[in-house]
Amino acid sequence: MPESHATASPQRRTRQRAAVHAIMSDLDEFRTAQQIHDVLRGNGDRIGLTTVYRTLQSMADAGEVDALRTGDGEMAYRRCSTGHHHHLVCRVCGRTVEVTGPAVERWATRVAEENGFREVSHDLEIFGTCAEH
Amino acid sequence: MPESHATASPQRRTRQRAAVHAIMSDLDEFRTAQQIHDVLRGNGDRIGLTTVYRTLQSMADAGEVDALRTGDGEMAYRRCSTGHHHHLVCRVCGRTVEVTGPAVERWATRVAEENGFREVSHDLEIFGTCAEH
DNA sequence: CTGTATGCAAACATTTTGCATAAGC
DNA sequence: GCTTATGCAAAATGTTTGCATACAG
Repeated sequence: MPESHATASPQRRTRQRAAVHAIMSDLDEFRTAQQIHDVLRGNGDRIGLTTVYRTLQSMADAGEVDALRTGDGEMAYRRCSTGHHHHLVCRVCGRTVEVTGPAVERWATRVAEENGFREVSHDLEIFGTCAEH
Repeated sequence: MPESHATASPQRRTRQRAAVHAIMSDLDEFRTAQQIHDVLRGNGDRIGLTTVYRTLQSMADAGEVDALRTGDGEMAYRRCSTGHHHHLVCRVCGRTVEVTGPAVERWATRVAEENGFREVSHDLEIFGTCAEH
């Protein structure tokens, strides 16, 4: 029996999709769809904001990028880095430092399981004023 | 010297504000401004959505309620319990459990200071699927 | 009375959707 | 050529703001 129902999206290879993938491989920090669109436009790429939204969304669904919602309620995306970590953010200049804390991970998982929760994940952001401010 | 510059808002006592305060004292779970507005309207209270937003915001600023942003990007509010704590949220039904973790607090502060950050605060939300789902 | 709070409507910002066109396969 | 991807414009969503009016103090 030939495979009949197209399981996932065949995902056609387009210039725009390639551009978004390229940007996301380069960037280390979380960026909103709009920021990525601006960068692409700045690079001379012709691409619509809608397409950026749609592409990032499908990349997130496919697990190719991490997605989070900023304090302002905007979605931000970043290529999946190896390993789980959190962000230390300067509330004056926005500088970001990646930090890891195995103890925190374990604590979060344990406390969740003690409360009967499964498939546990967590979000942690630390805010402060960095040395230059 | 008499206090000259009105420090915080004098906060006038109105029927609407009382209604929001009353609801918030009753509710144990996070609710969005719109949900609270619906409940108030359902109760027969005449109150504008704008006022609900403004009141909840000022209550959050005053530390009288906790605010968080849902996965949908909506602000949700719930009365503050005493002490600093975090939330364990069921991603299916929204049920919330308050959890505390002194070790996490200390870790966050230490790691921030090691990186030269001062006036440190943090935000932590744990997500999972609760026992009933 | 004076000035804050309210509430409608309109503005806003972000994200999503309808639909005609362009393009991958 | 058939079908998916694109992109504009418009809709949808959640929240905020301008401003005239109501009302607390």
